Amino acid sequence: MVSLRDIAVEAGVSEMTVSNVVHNRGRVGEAKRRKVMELVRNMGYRPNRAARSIRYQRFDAAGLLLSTDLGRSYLPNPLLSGIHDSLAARSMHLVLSRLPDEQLSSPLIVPSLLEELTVDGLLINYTHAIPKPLIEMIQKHSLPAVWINANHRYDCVRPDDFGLAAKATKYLVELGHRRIALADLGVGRDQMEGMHYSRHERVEGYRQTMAELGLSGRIIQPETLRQTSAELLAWAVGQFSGLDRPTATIMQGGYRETHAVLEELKLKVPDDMSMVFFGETQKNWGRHHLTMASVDEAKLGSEAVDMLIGKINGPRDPVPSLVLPIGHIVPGETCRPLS
Amino acid sequence: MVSLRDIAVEAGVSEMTVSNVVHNRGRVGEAKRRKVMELVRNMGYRPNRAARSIRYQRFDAAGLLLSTDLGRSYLPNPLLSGIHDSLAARSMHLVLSRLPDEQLSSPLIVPSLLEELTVDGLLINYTHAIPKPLIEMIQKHSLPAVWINANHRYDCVRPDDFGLAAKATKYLVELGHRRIALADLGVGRDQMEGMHYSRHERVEGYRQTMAELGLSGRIIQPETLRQTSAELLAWAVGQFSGLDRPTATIMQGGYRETHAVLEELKLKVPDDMSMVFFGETQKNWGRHHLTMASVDEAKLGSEAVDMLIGKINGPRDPVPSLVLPIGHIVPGETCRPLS
DNA sequence: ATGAAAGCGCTAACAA
DNA sequence: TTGTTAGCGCTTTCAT
Repeated sequence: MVSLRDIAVEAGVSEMTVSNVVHNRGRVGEAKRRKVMELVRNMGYRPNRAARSIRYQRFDAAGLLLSTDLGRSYLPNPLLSGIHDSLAARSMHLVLSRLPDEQLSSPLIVPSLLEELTVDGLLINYTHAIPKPLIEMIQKHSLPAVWINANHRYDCVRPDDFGLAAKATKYLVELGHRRIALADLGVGRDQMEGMHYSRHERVEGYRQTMAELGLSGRIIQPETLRQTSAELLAWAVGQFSGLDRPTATIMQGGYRETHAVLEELKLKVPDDMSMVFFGETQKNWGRHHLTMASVDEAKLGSEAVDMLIGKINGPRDPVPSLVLPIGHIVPGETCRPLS
Repeated sequence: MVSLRDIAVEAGVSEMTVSNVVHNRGRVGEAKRRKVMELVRNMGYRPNRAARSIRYQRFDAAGLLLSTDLGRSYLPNPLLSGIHDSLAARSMHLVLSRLPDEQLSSPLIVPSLLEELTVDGLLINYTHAIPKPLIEMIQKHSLPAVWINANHRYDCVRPDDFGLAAKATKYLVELGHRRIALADLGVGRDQMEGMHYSRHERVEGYRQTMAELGLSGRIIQPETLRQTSAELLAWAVGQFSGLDRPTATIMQGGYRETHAVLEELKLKVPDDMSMVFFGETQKNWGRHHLTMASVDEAKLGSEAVDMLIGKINGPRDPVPSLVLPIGHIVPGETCRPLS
């Protein structure tokens, strides 16, 4: 690999001169400048980032630590873009890391990003339970860290899931709906305890908004999933039928099951049932674009980077968490005014 | 930040001794070893990767270069996992990079991963057109690079899309189907030219397999999308109806449109129509799990890493591309035997 | 305008 | 078993 020295020797100048030319720094005579420039191009010189890191005591890089679930990490592409571009704007790199599967339970093993000095700070996107040892490790190393999608009082950046559910509810109310349900046929009520905080926040956002508007909320979620699929279906069919059946539903989960229920009841979307989806997984409901309550994940990522940069450059003390109003309704084809 | 020197001074030993202790290298007396270990823990020493990189002339990191489309990158999580874990097994890091949007057309600007020495090699995942200047830049710098999902003769790793489509076709034939179509209502025939090679490969895989089996293939794809949505629908309805209508369809694209057509014709999946999907975007067709022809992207990633490591450690000459048989049919609920 | 020296954190090679 | 030396690529400081 070509180093400054190589260019300097070839050009018959000092390393400093080459460095100055490459970075448009200092004053260099026109003749030398041209000669050096040419050699830099021809010999394919590129500055060595590791050397720079050592000098500046700075890596100009941030790490992104991912949780894993069943061996796969969750990283939405818009979030990645937001983080990457925000870092790139500061000439910083993004280093990705996750824990190999076996390590999730083992408290002793630690991601290599924490074992070595490689990055100036860490973004942590844990959609599931955050291992205690990880938190302690980070505190001990006093490595600047920002948590994404977590709900601690400090050092977190997260979307306002409560507000998002509230928006979805109000959206349906504005369309004239009154009997609005929130459905989650994918998870039993008895499993909710360990779930990600956003699930709870959304339920609360829905519940409180309904209450504020003087409407009675109904959360359609099975007590447990241990029953057979047919039993679940039969139960859910009951929930969605009758004279006072919901005319609109906010979908938290269990798309397939809900599909089956509505098919059984011959309820068409959006004619007989309006639906709003939290925009994460799929895009269509049959032939219809989804009406989504979705989060601007790119913004989430860039805000996280901003907070991290602040902690890298300034004091490393805990910073109050940020709850961002970055959720909004994206109109689609699965809702219509109640006639 | 704590360095070897800090520990050495504190312990009253040489830096080498500390280094040896930290890496279980060389022979160190038990007393000193313990003392050093304790200080390392208490003072929170972690080796500086940049310093190591300089010494070893190696970064122990690979870059992953992503293409962008409408401002977002495409990076399937399984692919990411495959790449990451394969690198981690070699104690290597993964650095992510993509071109900011404006740069896609501009030939002058280059991702910072190429402007600086930061990684030992590059994985390139360009799902769309690969910019010429990028290729030249890489060749000029003789930076080891492996292309993922591209179809050059050398230095590529890609799934066997042809074979995957063949598998999907045979799967349906084994279920008794004979009138099997391949549908792509999402893209006009006149747009196919610039499309990713895999789209063409899949069409070819389907076409040739049908021919080999003595069956007549039919590719249901509009000449152009410039017609109105209603016109397209009317045309497609014609394609899917009649006495010799397809009993099974391989879905290349245009899910929503196809949904609309089948609904119009009152054709139920899977009772009246079996469907196989290339497993990338969605997961269900209404209430049914998709039957998918999907690629083991994790394997794709790890194979790409293997190839890259080979080029980093060995000769950098071009290596014949790898076409991997990593596609398979994942049974779901959208197919059934023809009765 | 240009260059020499020193040092960032680390380790291979050698000396003691 | 332990320590010293030298040098990886770079830049800040200071001298010329």
